[in-house]
Amino acid sequence: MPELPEVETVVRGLRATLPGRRILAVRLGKTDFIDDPAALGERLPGRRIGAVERIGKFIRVELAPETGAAHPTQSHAHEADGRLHLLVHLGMTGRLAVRSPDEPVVPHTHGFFELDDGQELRYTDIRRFGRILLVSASALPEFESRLGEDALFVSAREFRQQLSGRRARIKALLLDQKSLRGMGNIYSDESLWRARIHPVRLASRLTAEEIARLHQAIRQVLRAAIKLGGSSISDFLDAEGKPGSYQMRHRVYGREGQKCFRCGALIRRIIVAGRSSHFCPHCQPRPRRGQRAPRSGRSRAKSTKTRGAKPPSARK
DNA sequence: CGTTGAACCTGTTTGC
DNA sequence: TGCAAACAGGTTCAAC
Repeated sequence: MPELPEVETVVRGLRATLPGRRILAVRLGKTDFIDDPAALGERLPGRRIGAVERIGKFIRVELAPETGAAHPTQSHAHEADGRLHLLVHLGMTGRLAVRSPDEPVVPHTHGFFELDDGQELRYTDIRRFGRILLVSASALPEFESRLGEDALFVSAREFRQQLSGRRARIKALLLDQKSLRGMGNIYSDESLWRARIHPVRLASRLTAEEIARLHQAIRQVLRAAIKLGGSSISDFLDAEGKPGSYQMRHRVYGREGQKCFRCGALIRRIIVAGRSSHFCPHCQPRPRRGQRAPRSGRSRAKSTKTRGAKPPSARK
């Protein structure tokens, strides 16, 4: 459910109430989606919430170590392991919202973070595809380095470089967080429709003009979606429990069989990169030939054949 | 490198 | 009506 616009919407909502609050206690229900459940209860209580930001589709809640501690009690060796970051990924059905303890707990709520103003931050996730982890300030850069540039801020040049030489389908690349962070299924389809590019096109075969068009389409679509609070297909709600309305502006997503707003042709749906992909067969023409891998020998094939020298392949 | 399919989990919609 | 299949905003991993 949540892609960049929805996560941005949630972050903006949380930013209105969380900064400055102190976490008093943590209670958890099911924990199979939490990297280290025990660490939450051990390290969060007492910490003060700082900035609330978005890292691709992750929500980052900065946690400062307890400050005015009059008595060191029994602090461990690591004198103040400095700042910590609580990272929350909403997966498909995750929700994060500040509620009053009096409000009824909706089903599938597995995380409760008691705050010092009497309220509590609750994490609800029906499918539990979400993820919660704690990262130290020193480990944050490493974490971020595994993601590409943010889809909302990537420059035309960086976008072009990211696609150059990639022989994968453009749709697969847009969904790949290591290539570009923040895009999901809805906004990938919407952006490709705007740019008039078929989802199955190979990135390496897009023209410079098409790449520029796609870059523009992505930022326009994302900005418009953020302005409307994201898309609410069936269950996305912001931090205050209100739905977004960008679904009213969808041009192709969820519109299979309906008329294209640009040319009237019927929108089609196919599977690309394992995901439903919606497009207009007229505005977004299929790539000419040369796509299917050559259907050659089905024989044993001498797999042990290695190619020439492999470059150092600097990782990280 | 890239692709496909399965898996993770629960709920809702669709089809026969 | 009833039950099974398909599908859902995401990510990851094995196998090819």
